[in-house]
Amino acid sequence: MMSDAIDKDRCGCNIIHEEAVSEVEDQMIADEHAQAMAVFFKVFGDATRLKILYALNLKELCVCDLSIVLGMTQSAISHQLKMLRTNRVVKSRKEGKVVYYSMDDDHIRRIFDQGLAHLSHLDDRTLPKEMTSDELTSP
Amino acid sequence: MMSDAIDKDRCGCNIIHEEAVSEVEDQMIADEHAQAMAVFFKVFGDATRLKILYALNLKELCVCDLSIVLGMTQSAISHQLKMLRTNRVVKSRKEGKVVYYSMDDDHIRRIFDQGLAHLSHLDDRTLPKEMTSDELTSP
DNA sequence: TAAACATATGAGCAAGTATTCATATATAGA
DNA sequence: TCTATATATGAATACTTGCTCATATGTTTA
Repeated sequence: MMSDAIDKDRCGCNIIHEEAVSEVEDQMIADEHAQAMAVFFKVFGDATRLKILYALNLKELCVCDLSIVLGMTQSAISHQLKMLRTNRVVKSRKEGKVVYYSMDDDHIRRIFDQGLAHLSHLDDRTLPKEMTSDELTSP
Repeated sequence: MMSDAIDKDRCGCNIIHEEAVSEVEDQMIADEHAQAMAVFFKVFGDATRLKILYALNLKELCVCDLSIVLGMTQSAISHQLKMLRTNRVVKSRKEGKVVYYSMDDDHIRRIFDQGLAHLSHLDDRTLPKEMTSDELTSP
């Protein structure tokens, strides 16, 4: 077929490793799947959301509690909680006026823990060396 | 101390569960750590980068190969590769004019695989039900 | 029913980000 | 050395996103 020529035009360079390229093309991830996966990781790609998750991982908390713990407005927290709820990362439980939030499932928790583990993995790489897994919490 | 009052002003609501709040505050993750973790996850929070990683997870490829596989301009790919290199997710190897990229380490691969695993976990949740882990690659 | 309170939400803004375009750098070969 | 090729990069742009402010919704209690 002529897709190679089209692709060549599109990227402005020649195919160097045709075999490798077609092999990878055959096994390539579908666009929608890459998108879905990006959406998922994006949830964890924000410090505020991570702090909310970290807190909820310790204890079930209401919106007000969270805004105090994070030192942020109730509105900011509420917006982020909506995002986390939409992505099924946290669940909520209403009791009168108060809405309690907690982690949705253990699967999420596992990925979150991997992120934490990565912090200690970084040690002598991107982070200053005095950061270790033993000192993950603030003084 | 009066930090509670300050916090109350800041968030515009009363402390409902003082005990829970102070307990979580004590164990709370440090700001810099949350930031570092967010930066890390953000790397995976983009479909283009995920596709690059997916491809490199299959095979070492040069920039040109990648731009053909993804159907994107060489410049776009190169910018993203720089980002991935900066974050130590991929490494590069120069051979003449050609620069070959590959995954940096297995630790990264593990987290990436967890993201893939999450796709099948989604099944009857966020994704349409006809998506299963058996069909992760495009036709 | 009215007031108080907890939470949710829409609009707007500022900051961040992915891509494009033009161009620079580096290397190989004529 | 001159040209072609592979990659890198800076600036500009369109788009996304996190927060604020004002306000709405829903629930309890006086």
